[in-house]
Amino acid sequence: MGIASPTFPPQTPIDPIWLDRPVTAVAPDLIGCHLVRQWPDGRILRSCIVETEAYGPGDPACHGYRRRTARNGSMFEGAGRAYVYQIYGLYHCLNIVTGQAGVASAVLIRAVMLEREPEDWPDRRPPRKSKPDPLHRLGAGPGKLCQVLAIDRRLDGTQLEPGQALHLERRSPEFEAGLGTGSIALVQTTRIGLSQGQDLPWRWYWAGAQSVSKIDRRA
DNA sequence: AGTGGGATCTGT
DNA sequence: CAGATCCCACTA
Repeated sequence: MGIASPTFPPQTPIDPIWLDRPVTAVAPDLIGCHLVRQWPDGRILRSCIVETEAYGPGDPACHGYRRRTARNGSMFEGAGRAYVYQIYGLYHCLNIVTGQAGVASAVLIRAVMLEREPEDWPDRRPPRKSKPDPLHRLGAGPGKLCQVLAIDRRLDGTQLEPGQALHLERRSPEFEAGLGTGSIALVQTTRIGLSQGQDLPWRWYWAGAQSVSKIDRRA
């Protein structure tokens, strides 16, 4: 299969029970799963998750570390929702809420590989950018993937189920097989861009995937 | 009521 | 490495 044009056959939808586990277990398990964006007119765009970070209890970098607030509310709503927040005034970040209601824990989606370019992407491309990204870089970064998938705070709190704007699908059998044989490997390392909790090794990515947000200098 | 910093990204 | 750009959580 050509890396530049992988196919994305639909897979089994993920239900909330599967996400109701420790966030550090869910985060690596989400690598290889599909993030599915669906619009009101029925258009669907699949992507493959290639990089995640876990944020959870006892973690000073977690937005819910201190208390529930207006911004982080959906982090406390329990497994199976989206938590979307705005950052640096310009960008948005998408999280998959895990665990029980009342406890703040979520997986930040840091990078995805898109099945194709969205139809309206050429019109929505950031003006500041001179050279357009190739397909495999369009979802390479938490802010970038929200931009290309048109994800903003209006999707905060979305229930992740088929028919909604966002939902998840399980790994393909091919991906699972690749993990089994070792032809696909996950790397675990420390998280990016933090001022607290830098030492927790709660970032995972698909080794060698072209869409990871940054080349890892430690690994 | 005011303000500082943030789970980012880009071109220099 | 600075700049874009805005909301919110915290302080007073």
